[in-house]
Amino acid sequence: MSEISTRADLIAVLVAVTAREPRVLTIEAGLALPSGSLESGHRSLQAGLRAWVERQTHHPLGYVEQLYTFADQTRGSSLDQDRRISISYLALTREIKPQDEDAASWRSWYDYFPWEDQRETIGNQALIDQIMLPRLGVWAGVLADRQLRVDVLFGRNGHRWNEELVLQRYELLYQAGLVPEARRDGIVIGAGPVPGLEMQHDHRRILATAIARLRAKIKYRPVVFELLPQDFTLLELQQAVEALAGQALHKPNFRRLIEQQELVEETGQFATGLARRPAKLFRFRPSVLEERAFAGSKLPLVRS
Amino acid sequence: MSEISTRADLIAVLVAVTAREPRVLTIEAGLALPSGSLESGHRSLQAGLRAWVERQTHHPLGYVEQLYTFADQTRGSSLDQDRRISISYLALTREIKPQDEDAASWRSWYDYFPWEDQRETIGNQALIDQIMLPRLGVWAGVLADRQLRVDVLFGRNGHRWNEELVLQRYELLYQAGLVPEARRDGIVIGAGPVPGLEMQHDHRRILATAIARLRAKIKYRPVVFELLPQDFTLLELQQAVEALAGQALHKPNFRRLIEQQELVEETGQFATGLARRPAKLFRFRPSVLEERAFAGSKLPLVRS
DNA sequence: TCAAAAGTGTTATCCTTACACCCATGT
DNA sequence: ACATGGGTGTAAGGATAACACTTTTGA
Repeated sequence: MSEISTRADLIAVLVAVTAREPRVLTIEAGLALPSGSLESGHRSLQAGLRAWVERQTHHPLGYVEQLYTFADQTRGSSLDQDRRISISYLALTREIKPQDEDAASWRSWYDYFPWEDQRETIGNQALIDQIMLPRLGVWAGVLADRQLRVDVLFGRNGHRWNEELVLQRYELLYQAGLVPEARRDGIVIGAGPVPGLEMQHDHRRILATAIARLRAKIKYRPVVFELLPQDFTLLELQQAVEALAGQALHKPNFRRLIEQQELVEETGQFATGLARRPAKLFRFRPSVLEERAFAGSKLPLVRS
Repeated sequence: MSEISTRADLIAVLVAVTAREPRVLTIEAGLALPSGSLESGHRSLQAGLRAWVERQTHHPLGYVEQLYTFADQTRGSSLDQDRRISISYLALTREIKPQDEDAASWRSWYDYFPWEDQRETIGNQALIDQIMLPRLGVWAGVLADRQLRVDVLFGRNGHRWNEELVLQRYELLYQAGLVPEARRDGIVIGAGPVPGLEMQHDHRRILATAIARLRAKIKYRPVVFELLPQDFTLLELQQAVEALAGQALHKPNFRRLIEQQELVEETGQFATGLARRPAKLFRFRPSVLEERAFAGSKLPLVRS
């Protein structure tokens, strides 16, 4: 990375799905997200990010989306001169490249947010019920607003778990002093950190933002397909969505949902070689991107 | 605005609704969006924007949301040293302040995008059918993909109008050379510009982004209330949504939708003094922000 | 009395959710 | 035979969309 005049960092959250796990590219032994200075010579930020990631990973990027831009005072030194602007991106890639550079590695994002994996209904309920909720209870004390916030965010006492609230849950833990990042920033520490890997700077917050954005997006835009091989079975598709959403889905209804939306078409091939009935292979129907607009009405329009 | 070291511009799309019109704050006689350099001394970008707008308008901001960050080469001079970073924001304010500074003025956003107002089913169909579609037809020629794009974006030939595609429609017109901005950037000009006010730089594109974001947002977040007085009638609420969405809504169904979502509560007061039956006054129920999470499931979860 | 908006009722339709069940393959 | 996943049918419930209609006020 050559030094450039515009002091702006690009931070990439590069996501892939393999073996039913959502993975994110990290550097520094998993402690940081890949980032670099914006180089001159690119038409746009997006082009700069694309070139940079593709040079690093030797893999073409699929979907790229801007996440958020930070210029917080806390992010650099205290000198105004050193205020840096950080522009974060979410990018999806189809397959994981064998890591030729030992500097970078793919990690399950649930290493950083174990409580966000709600797929196995037994394992993580214990983490939440036995470790997190008691400590959050200490933080909440008798304050009703804090208790309500915990209930809403963790789906307790009549509230349903909402998988999109990744950032809000992380921020709650941060404010409660239950993540190591809070100590660095001078927050009063609570009952001891909760499981989940720490990251440098606010990279874990950026990752939380990316997960939340992606979990929301898969519901109304066909972006999952950027993470799958060209041909896939419906179960593979379902498991990719489950990996991202962190929730188990109802198989028959999931299949009907997919076919009703006409997002995929049969290839005519079958997935064989497995100890079970061969499954039809499907492929994404890219023409839906042109035909349809992908935005729910939700408003009671007049006439038709 | 004092000059600062980090060369970053803030660009604000400040929105209000008065007299059934969605309005946006402009400077330079409507030719530009308000913008200024990010000052040092603010904790975050958001705080900087808030302080800056509130100093300019003497009015507290309600909802603020980051839109997009640009650092395109075309935005500054051609020298790399001069690349500027522009961070755009969408902000909502409750009421329009009488414009004490003649530098700034509130304009209907439909002055810039007349085709986006689909409320009166007669008036603007003429604009689209008789002016825009013929010129777009010239641009499309016999190319099926261009024709399909026009049909999808303008709701013709079996496609329904989708009010969220504001940016895509503007970009189509830009590519077709039907907006004056295209000429500045060296696009081949089509059959002559389409109605709608021009803006400096890419401000009209930023405005389109803001409108699209807001039109999407009102469907799943209770942000309309930031634009209304504290007490309002259901018709005023409906007309505010109609102003933003640019579409007429079905009154009985709209009312049921609102009451079913429990977003509002009766004040016990009535709106009198009008030549009609007095309407109940309602107020927003802010507690729903804590109680509910506002994210549709849409995924066929297993169990419950 | 009339215009304009405030409201209420009702129905057909679609989508979502849940449950039950059979099919095909390799080991 | 059986475990595993592939795949289909159906019915209840709820949300949505469309239609028709009554009520209440000020001018």
